[in-house]
Amino acid sequence: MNAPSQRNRGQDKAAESPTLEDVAERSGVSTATVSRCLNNPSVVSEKTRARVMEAVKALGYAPNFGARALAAKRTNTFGAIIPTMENAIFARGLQAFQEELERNGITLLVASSSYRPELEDKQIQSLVARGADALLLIGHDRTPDTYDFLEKRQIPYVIAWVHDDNEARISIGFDNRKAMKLLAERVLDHGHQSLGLISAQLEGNDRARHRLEGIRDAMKERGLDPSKLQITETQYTISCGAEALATLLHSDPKPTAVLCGNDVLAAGALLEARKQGLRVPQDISITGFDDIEIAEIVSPALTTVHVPHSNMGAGAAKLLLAMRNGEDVEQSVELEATVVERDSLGNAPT
Amino acid sequence: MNAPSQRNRGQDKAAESPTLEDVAERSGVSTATVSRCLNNPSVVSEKTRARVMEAVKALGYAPNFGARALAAKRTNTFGAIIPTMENAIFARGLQAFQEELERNGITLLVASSSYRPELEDKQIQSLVARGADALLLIGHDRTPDTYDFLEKRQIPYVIAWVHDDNEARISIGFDNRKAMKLLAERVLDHGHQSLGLISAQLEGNDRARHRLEGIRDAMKERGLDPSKLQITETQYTISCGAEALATLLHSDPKPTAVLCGNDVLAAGALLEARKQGLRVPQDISITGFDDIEIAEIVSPALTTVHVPHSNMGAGAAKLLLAMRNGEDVEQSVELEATVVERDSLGNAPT
DNA sequence: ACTCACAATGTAAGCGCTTGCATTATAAAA
DNA sequence: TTTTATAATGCAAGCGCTTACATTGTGAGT
Repeated sequence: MNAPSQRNRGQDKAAESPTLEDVAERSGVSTATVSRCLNNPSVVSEKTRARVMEAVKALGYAPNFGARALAAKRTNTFGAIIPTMENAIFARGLQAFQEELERNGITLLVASSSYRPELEDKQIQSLVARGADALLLIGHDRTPDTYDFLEKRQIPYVIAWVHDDNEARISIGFDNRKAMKLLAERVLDHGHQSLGLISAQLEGNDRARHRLEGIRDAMKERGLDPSKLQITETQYTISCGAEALATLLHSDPKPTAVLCGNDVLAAGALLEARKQGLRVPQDISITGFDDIEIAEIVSPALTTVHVPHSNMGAGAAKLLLAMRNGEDVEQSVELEATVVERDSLGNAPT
Repeated sequence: MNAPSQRNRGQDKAAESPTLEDVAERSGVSTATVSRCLNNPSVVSEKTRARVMEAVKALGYAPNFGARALAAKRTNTFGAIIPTMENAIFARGLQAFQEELERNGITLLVASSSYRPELEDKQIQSLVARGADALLLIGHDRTPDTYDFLEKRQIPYVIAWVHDDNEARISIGFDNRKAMKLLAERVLDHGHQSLGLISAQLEGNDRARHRLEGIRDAMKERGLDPSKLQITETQYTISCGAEALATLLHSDPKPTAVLCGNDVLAAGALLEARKQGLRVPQDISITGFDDIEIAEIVSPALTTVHVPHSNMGAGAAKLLLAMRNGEDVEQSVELEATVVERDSLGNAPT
C-alpha cells in the first residue's frame, strides 16, 4: 500500500482541480511551456505540444480564470447590464451584441438590474471585479458615483438604447423623444384628442421620460394641452399593462387612444380591453413601442415603434471593441427608429 | 516638479485599480486588517474599521474577484446554462432560481447554449473556470465527457426541467412524457384522429423527445397508430412555428389538431392559421406547452401545459445550496405539470 | 570540427488576495 | 504596579497563472 501523498496529488480519487503544474509534471515540461501551449502554441515545438495537450486532456485540465486574469491583467470578457431579462425587450439587441463579441473572441457576462439603480451599481462593481474589460449600459440615468467609478477605473463603456444630444457620453441608439413624437403624431392624425399613456416608472429611466416628452411635443405642436395627457406609471409586465388600462378607463375624459411605453404593456392593455368588451381599434386605439415579436402575434397586431435592436447590439459591440483596443471613439451614433402601422391604431370614435 | 513615481502609485491621474495594499497604506494598517474589515468586520476594532472603510470609499476600492477566489478557494457564485434567452421559456424559472440564490448571498452567472451541446460544454468549462461553485443544467442530454468533467471536478449540479426515472442524476422537474400524454389525451377527447406535432429539434433534447413519446403513448392507448403522427422539427421561434404549420398543412391526411413543442411555436402556428384564413379552433386546433405569458395574450388563448416554473427554479436553488453545503442530496424531486384548457383546442371538424 | 544565430525550454518573480500563526496593545485581576 | 488573559493587529506563505529573461539545444555556414 502506498503512503498517502502529502498534498493529495496524482491519481487520488477526490482530486482537486488539476493545475498547470500537474499538467507540466505529467508531460515532463515546465509550467511555462504548458502555459505557452495554451496561449501561444506556435512557439512550442510540435512534439512537446502534442505531449502537453494529451496531458491536458487526460487530466481534464481547464485553466483557472481568476489566476489567469490576475497574471495576465486582461480577461477578454465584456459585461452588459440590462434592466430586465423577463421579457424580450433587450433580448434581440443583446443577442446581436453577444454574437459580435464572440466573433472577436470575447466572452459576455450579462447581469440584470431589475430597473433598480442601486442594484445596477452593485452589478457594475461585480462585473468589474470579475475583470470585465468593458461594459454595455442601458440609458444615461445613474448616479454620478457610478460614473466616477467607471472613469476612475478607466473602464470603457457605452450607453445603448438612447441618443440624446445633451449627453456627452458615448452612446448608440435612437432618440426616444423623437421616436415617440413620430408615433404620437400618427395617433393625432387619426383624430384622437384625448390621449392616455401607460409608462414605465419615469424616475431613473430616461428613455421613459423622453418618450413622455415626445408625446407632449406632438400635442403642443397640434395645439393640444399637454397637461391633459393621462399618465399611469407602472411596471413592464403584461398584467400591469392590463391594470393600467383599467385605471385609465376610469379617468375623465376617457382617452380614445392609449400609447404604451412598450409592447409588453400594450399587450396587457389589449387583453384588458378585450376583457372589458372594447373593440380595438374601433372603440379604443392602443399602441406599443419596441416592435418585439409579441407585437405581431397579439390581435389586433400592434402599431408600434420599430427599434433597431440588432444594429444597436452589434454597433455597441463594435464601439466597445474599438475602445478596448485603445482607438479613441469620439462620436455617439444615432440610429433611426420608425413607426410601424399595424392594426391597433384606428380613427377616433365619433 | 515631482519625480515620477516608480510604480505610478497614489494620486496619479491614470490610476490603476486600487489594491488592498493601497487601502492598507492609506489607512496605516496591514493588508490583513483591511481584508478582515471586508470579510469579517467583527474582529476588527471599531476605530480602525472606520478608518479603513473611509479609505476604501475614498479610493473607490473594489476587491479583485479573481484574486479573492484564488486565495479563498470559493466564490459564492453559481452558474446556470439555459438553452435560450431569446424567449421567455426559462425566464420565470431562472428568475426564481436567482432570487433564492440572492437570498443566500450567492451570485448567479447565466450562460446560454443556443441548444448547441458543444457550446454548452464550453460554457460549462467557462463557468467552472470562473469559479462557479455549483451548476444548474437543463435536461439530461449531454456527452459523457461533460459529465465526467463535472464528476472529476466534484462540481455539484442539478438537472432541471425534467423528471425521468431512468436517470440517476439528481434532478428537479416534471415528467415531460406524462405531461404531454395528458394533453394529447385531452386532444383526443375532442375527437381528433389526425394529429400533427411541431417539435423542437429532437436530437440532444430529451424534453422534446419525451414529449413526442407522450403523444405516441396516448395514441396507442386509444388504438391510433402512432406512426401516423405528422412530425415537423424546427427551431423555437415564432416564424419557425408559422412555417412548420404551413408544412404540416400540406401533409396528407391533414391534421385537425396540431400540438406544439412549446407556446412560442404555437403562437407562430396560430399566426399562420390566421393568415391562411383558418379559424382556431373551429377549423384546426392548436396547443402549446409551457404556459408562458404569451399563451394568454394570443387569441385564441392557448390550451397548453402549465409548467411549474417558479417551483422548479426555487427548488433547484435549494438543492444546489444543500449540495454546496455538503449535505448529501439523494432524491430527485418530481413536480406536477397540468393541462390548462383555454380556447385554442376545440372539437374536431366533422 | 567549430562558430553563431535562433528556436525551444526553463527559472522565477510577481498579479491581489486570504488566513494560520506570531506578535503587540489593552484591560482586568491581583 | 505587575501579571495574565484576551482582543487587535501584523507577518508571510501561498492560491494558479503569465512572462521577461536566462539557459540550453539545434542546424547552417565556414
